[in-house]
Amino acid sequence: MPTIKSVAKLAGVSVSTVSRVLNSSGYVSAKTRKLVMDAVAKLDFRPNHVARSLVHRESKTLGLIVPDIANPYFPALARSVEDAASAAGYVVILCNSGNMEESETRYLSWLRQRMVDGVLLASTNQVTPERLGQDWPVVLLDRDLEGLNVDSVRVNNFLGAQEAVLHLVALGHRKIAHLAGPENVTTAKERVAGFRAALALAGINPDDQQVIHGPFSYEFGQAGMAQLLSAGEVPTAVFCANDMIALGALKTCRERGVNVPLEVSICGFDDIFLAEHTDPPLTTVRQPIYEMGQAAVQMLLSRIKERSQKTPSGKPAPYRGETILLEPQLVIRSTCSRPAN
Amino acid sequence: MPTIKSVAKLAGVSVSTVSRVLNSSGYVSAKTRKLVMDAVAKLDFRPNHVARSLVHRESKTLGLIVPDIANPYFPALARSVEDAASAAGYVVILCNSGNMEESETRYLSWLRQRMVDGVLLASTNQVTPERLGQDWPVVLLDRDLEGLNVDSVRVNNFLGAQEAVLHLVALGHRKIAHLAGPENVTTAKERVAGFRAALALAGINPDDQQVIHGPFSYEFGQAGMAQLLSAGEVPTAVFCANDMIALGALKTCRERGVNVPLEVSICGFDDIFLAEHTDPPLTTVRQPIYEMGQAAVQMLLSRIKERSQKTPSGKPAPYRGETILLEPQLVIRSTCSRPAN
DNA sequence: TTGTAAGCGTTATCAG
DNA sequence: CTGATAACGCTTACAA
Repeated sequence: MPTIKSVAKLAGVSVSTVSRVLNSSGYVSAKTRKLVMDAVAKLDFRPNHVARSLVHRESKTLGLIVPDIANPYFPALARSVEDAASAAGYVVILCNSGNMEESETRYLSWLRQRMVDGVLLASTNQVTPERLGQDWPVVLLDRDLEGLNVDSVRVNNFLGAQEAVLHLVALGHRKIAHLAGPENVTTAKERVAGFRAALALAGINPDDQQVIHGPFSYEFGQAGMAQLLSAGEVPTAVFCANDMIALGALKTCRERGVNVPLEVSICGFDDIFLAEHTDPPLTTVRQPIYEMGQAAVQMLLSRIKERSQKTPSGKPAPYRGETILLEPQLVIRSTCSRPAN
Repeated sequence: MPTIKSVAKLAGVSVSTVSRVLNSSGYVSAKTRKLVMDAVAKLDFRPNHVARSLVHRESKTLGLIVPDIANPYFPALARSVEDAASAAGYVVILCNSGNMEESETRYLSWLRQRMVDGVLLASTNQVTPERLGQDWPVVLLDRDLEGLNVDSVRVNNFLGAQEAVLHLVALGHRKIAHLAGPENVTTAKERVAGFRAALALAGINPDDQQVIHGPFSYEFGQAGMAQLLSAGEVPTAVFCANDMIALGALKTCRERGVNVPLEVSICGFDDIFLAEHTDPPLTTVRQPIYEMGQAAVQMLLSRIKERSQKTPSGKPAPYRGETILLEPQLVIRSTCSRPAN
């Protein structure tokens, strides 16, 4: 690998001159510039980014931690994040925590050691300020730190869930179950709240309805639906906390010969790519995934910039703790219809 | 951020001593060790990995370039790769080239500048040795460099395709179309070859069958199927080069009221997570995705090790160009049946 | 307009 | 057992 030294030697100039032309900083005569450029081309020299990072104390790298890369929601998010980051000259390190807090913490630490400039965290775990590590630019994705001053971009889960359940109610359902996400995750909690609010609005006692908590996974969808189906009173509709759960539920119905939507209506949340292609196509609440990624990156980038500018002034810039809230949208497809009777 | 210097000062020792205890290299008395450890804990010091990389000329980082993160095949692969890498103490930078050669090249260059120790390349583009850059550890995933000495781990596409088409033939189909991948990608080519071989074996002239090339995408599946359906002679079965294409084809059939499998049988390739959950569930050829990722990482890691060991001896180690070939497996579900008549 | 030298945070070689 | 000191590849005052 050629270094800046080899280029300097070949061009017959000093390393600082090479550096100058490479960064177009400072004056350098046209002829020397050409000399250097030629040497660079001849050697196919590319500046070592690691060395640069060390000097500049920034790596032009972002970290993105997701809980489950197998859930299509996250690849979609990753793509959006990468697009935005890439456009700004950043590369993103994608880390899959597999829903394990330990792994998440380890990644956080790794990223910090690698001088990553900031991280986007889509955590399924309890996020605490300590775990995030001091004054490191972090924006939370689709999660909130309840009342704490952490930046985040999220979707209005309450409204989305409420709208979905209201739709079910409007169709005539009175017996609606909820296959909810993990009990201690804000996203899931908010959806439960929306679910209950809609019910209350319709004059249905939320406490009479079944709410089963579990991970945001296909497997939970299968198991949860099975449980619902074998209970004494089978609901005529089930609102799932995300699409993966809905897919699992759909699968169980198919296996058991339960017709969707005739016997039971199913509604999801997220609108992942596949939702449109299940059979029947899934009615669900769409999250503006692409926009979320974009917004999150913008936010993170501006925090990073602020930080680097504030440094000279002295104090580490007060933490704003802004949150961008995007609106979800109900997408009506074919898994919800009037109840049979 | 605390540095090794601050630790040294706090502990009242020299930086080299701190380094020694941190890397458990060289002798250091129990008491000094404790002194240092305490300082480390107090400061919450973590060694700057970037500086380390610079010294060691290795970053303990792997790059993974995929053509399309939205195709569930790649997240699955990514997950496997990350598992393996992580177990070996490496972190992986996932790059989505979006099927664009330019973006792929840019990433390759970025990764090199970041001193990534090796890269796993799942390219949809034409891969040439020049583009890979000199002697950099690279292993190709699911792609081949036809006859060139590049390491790769792949699946036996020929056999997989052949088996699938033989299955169709056995069901009684004689009019079988192929929605093939990009014309110049080895993976796609091999599948076409398997398709043709199976036909020939069955006494059907491959040249009489329709083969339409296009990207490995859902959209192409839709469009390709539409084209097939509106042609004069509609095939009774279509073999799709991957599952995304098959999903698209399925969608077009549903939209047009064409019954699958009664009117037309559809077979995919990959066995992505969703294949099982389409309606009807997709018959497809399973690739051992997880094993591929694991094998690729092992291979890459061993190349990296070889390289670092060979350096002292002088020569850059002859390029072996090994390829690991895994076997695919036909998974029969419900999208293929006997032709109607 | 260009070169010298210090420094980014570590590790490693060599003396002591 | 421990401490200077020279790298690693690059940027950037500061001189010249």
